[in-house]
Amino acid sequence: MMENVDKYELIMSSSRKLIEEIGFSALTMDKVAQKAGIAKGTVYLYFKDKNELMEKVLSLGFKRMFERIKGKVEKEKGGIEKLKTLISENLNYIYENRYFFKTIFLDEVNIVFLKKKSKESLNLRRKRYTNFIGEIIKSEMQSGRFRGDLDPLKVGYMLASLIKTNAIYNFINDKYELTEGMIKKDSEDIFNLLIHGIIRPHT
Amino acid sequence: MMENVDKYELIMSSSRKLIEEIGFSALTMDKVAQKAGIAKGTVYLYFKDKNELMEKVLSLGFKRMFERIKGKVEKEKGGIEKLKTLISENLNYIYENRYFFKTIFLDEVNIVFLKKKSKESLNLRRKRYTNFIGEIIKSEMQSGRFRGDLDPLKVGYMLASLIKTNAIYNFINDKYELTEGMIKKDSEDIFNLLIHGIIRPHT
DNA sequence: TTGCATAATGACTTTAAAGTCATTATAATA
DNA sequence: TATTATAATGACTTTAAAGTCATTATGCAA
Repeated sequence: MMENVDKYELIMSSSRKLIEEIGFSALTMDKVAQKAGIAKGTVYLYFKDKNELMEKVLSLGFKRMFERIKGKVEKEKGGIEKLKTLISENLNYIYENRYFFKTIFLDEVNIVFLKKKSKESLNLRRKRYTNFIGEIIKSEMQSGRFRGDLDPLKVGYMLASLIKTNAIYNFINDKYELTEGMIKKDSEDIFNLLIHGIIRPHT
Repeated sequence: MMENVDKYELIMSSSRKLIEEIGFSALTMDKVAQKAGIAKGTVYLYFKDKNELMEKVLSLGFKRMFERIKGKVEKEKGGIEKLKTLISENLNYIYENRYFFKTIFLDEVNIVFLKKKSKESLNLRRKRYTNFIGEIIKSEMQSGRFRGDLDPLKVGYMLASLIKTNAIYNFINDKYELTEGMIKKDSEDIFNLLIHGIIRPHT
């Protein structure tokens, strides 16, 4: 099946542009074809179905990101330098491809199929929670117990994210039934990470 | 419009159970009605449309979580204690409602509409990246520069999450055009948070 | 116990998007 | 240029799920 690489690339890039412009929920095969300036049937000559097309577009996006970061990081020597590079390269990549990752990050399924108004109402709820956390952190900063060089709201947001991520990590590893002790350990880990970071305290 | 509260609650709880069992992508109004043991038309007597039903179910879930955490946290005195309580209460709530949050957390739109095989392939890609980060952290732990009491893979996962969250935070605040300096600042903030935490170093 | 209002039903209609395929266009070869 | 193979087309078919509404059931007040 001698594929016309140019048209394959055209469909891929058109899909990617559409994802950036309208997100996943509004993306249809008709729109992909229209964006690429070809007939819908042609899309199906290069991709088995919508699922395959979306998978290829997403895979490519992550593959490129990973390869670039990996390349840069492996040039660094120490672990600390590696981590620094990893973080800044990852952020750089995200912002270079900002509209793609905006969709990836924000179009979570729990809100993507909802109407604009409902989305806003849920986002407001999330914001209220992170503000709540942010206020606690802010007051600790003002009293001098926490470093004052960070945006307290952002730190609040990150703490919420750490909590969520901890749970995701367990779920992904098929840990659904946690004992009280395991939850306690996780809580302490998150707390210590947030407060003291991961560096070894010199005693 | 004297609503029959019992039936309203019945539809809400049936929807919630369905979300836990099959996720958002497979949830249909027919299934909701079937689960509740009523006719589909009845569902539309209590909820304007599917969007409204989903919004109400999600809102209730988050509202309950927020209220419980808030109640517990406000009983604590210091910021440190508040944060400790917040984290453990949040985790407790998540695990008490584990199948609900599993769907909320894992059914991200970027994979939810994909078939199982595609999901697995994308999850593998994510795993490869977090493993990559985890290995760096692990070697630092082994050499004694990082504390050794944490699961390096989980820390890697959390770092990936911090990076992602940082970007989301900016996007949510309509910051899409970041200067090089802003990205640098963000990178440093994440790095410092991860390494040193948020406590003020005593000089 | 009858009549009226409210609630519930589920077969049916609508909608929207995926996916197909007979037909047409293009390009390569003889 | 004629012949054939390959690529492209878009009107049409299928699918699936949302949403509707004429009909039926239920419960309550007179």
